[in-house]
Order: sequence, then C-alpha cells, then structure tokens
Amino acid sequence: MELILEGPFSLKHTLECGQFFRKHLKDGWYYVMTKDVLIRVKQDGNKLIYETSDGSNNTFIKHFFRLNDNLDRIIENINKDDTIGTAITNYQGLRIMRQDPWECLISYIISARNNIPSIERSIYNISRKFGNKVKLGNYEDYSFPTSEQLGRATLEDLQKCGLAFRAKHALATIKLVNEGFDIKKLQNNEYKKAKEELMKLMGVGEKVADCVCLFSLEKMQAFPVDVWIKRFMETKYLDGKKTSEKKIGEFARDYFGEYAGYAQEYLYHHSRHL
DNA sequence: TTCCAGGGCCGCG
DNA sequence: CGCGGCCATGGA
Repeated sequence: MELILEGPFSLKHTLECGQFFRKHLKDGWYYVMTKDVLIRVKQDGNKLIYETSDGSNNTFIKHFFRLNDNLDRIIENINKDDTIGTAITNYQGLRIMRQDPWECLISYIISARNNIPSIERSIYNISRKFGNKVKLGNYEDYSFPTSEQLGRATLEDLQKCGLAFRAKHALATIKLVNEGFDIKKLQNNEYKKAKEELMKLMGVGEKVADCVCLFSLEKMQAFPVDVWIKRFMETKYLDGKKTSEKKIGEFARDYFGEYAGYAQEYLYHHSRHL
C-alpha cells in the first residue's frame, strides 16, 4: 500500500532516534513490530510504501507515526536557539511515535540502566516467549505479550530473558496492571497527574514515567532526562553546572514550552551523534 | 580488568 | 527533600 505524506517526515530519523525498540532494517525495508501488528515499510520521497500483517491501512500508519501532528508548527514552537536549531536541521522530519502504553511501559522499565541493543534483545526475548508469532511474507516476529500473557511469567523466566535486576520491577508492575491498574486511562489526566500515577508502579521513576507519558500518553510536554540528555543540557544550556534531573526537566518544559518532548527527542538523538 | 548503559529503590541525614 | 550505595549483565 501507499501513503502520500502531507508534511515533513523522515522514517529513518523517526525509527532510529532511540524512542522505539522493535524495528529492523533489512534489504531497504524497515520491519516494525508494534503490539500485535507487523509492518514492512520504506520511504520514497513524499511516499510511504508499506504492508501490514493484519491489513491495517493509512489510518493506522498515520496514527502510529503521528503524521497528523503539524510538525512545521511544532518545530517553529521549539526552535529557540542555535543548539536545537542544529539538531532540527540534522534530523529533519523526526516525529514522536504513538506507542502502545502497555508495551511502552514494560519496554522502558527494561531500559533502566541498560543499553539499547540489550533492551531490544530483552524485549524480543519476552515477546518470543510469551507473545504470538506474527508473519508478513517470509518474515516472522512476535507480538508484544499482553498483561495476561506476561502474567504467566515467573521471576526466573524474566531473568532468563535478560531483564536481570529489572525482572522484579517488571513482575510487580505486571501484577498491579493485572489487578486493575489502567495505564491507557491515564491519557485522560493532565501530564503531572498521569506521571504521578505512573510513578506508583515498581520500576517507574521520573525518567521512565516521562518516556511513557511522551511516547504513549499524548503528553508532549514530558521531557525525559537520561544520562545523555543530562550531560548535554548541563553543557549547552546550564553553564556546565551539575543540575538534578528534576530541575533540568523543569527548565526544559519552561524553556521549550508545550512541545518540550519533541525538543527532547531532537536533542537526545543529536547528543548521541556528537 | 574496568567502565558504562535512555534509572530506580532504599536507607540515611 | 537530596544524597550515596546498590542492583545484574554484556559489550567495548
């Protein structure tokens, strides 16, 4: 199938900026696994050419890649100085994606004090072990396990999948969700309230909560502060002074405004390629 | 060998 | 509240 892009979009920058863990580039196609849908997609100028495992069409693709966001207006909003200006120029068309809240939550609990290849491997392992096989042509992947499916996992299972010390965090959160903690419903709350509720979960602190808010709960002012963004912000925006993650987040939301999360993703990607 | 990874929890002052 | 120690594992 084919989708004509109406605003700026870069599939490459969007998928490779680090926000999303389940993608694989093969023979010029990106294979993207989200929830229980496998997508094969590539970009040709202002066109997206794609196929989905369940027949999902343009509406789904637009939703997933936030193609309805007015990116020109957002960029105009956050383009406050030369530092972010450079990042914006380098990664034109980068968009925040709209991930599934449950998948995003578990993924970022796994991300704690971890590196990206290892995070990707752990997520793949739990999907293979507890999810369902999904096929697209001769390519195979596994759906992200539902909370019910992950509810069958033991601590040892999760450790074998490579979660290490994060296994007990994940297990406690899985249990709470299965007891009725509704993540998706937090979309209806204000940013601060949604974040506060998320932080009641095991393995979810400031940073993970901000990632879940930004990538899956429509909170575009969330500004996740990890080690990379912390160093970069201290150097470029805070006069080289050591500053707490909390204060960096507060500064960024105040400085960049309601789309601070977009600013964060451009700066994060930029900071990792210096 | 040592250091680090898209941190969070816990105990302490 | 803010701080330091600790948590497991693989790769550079």
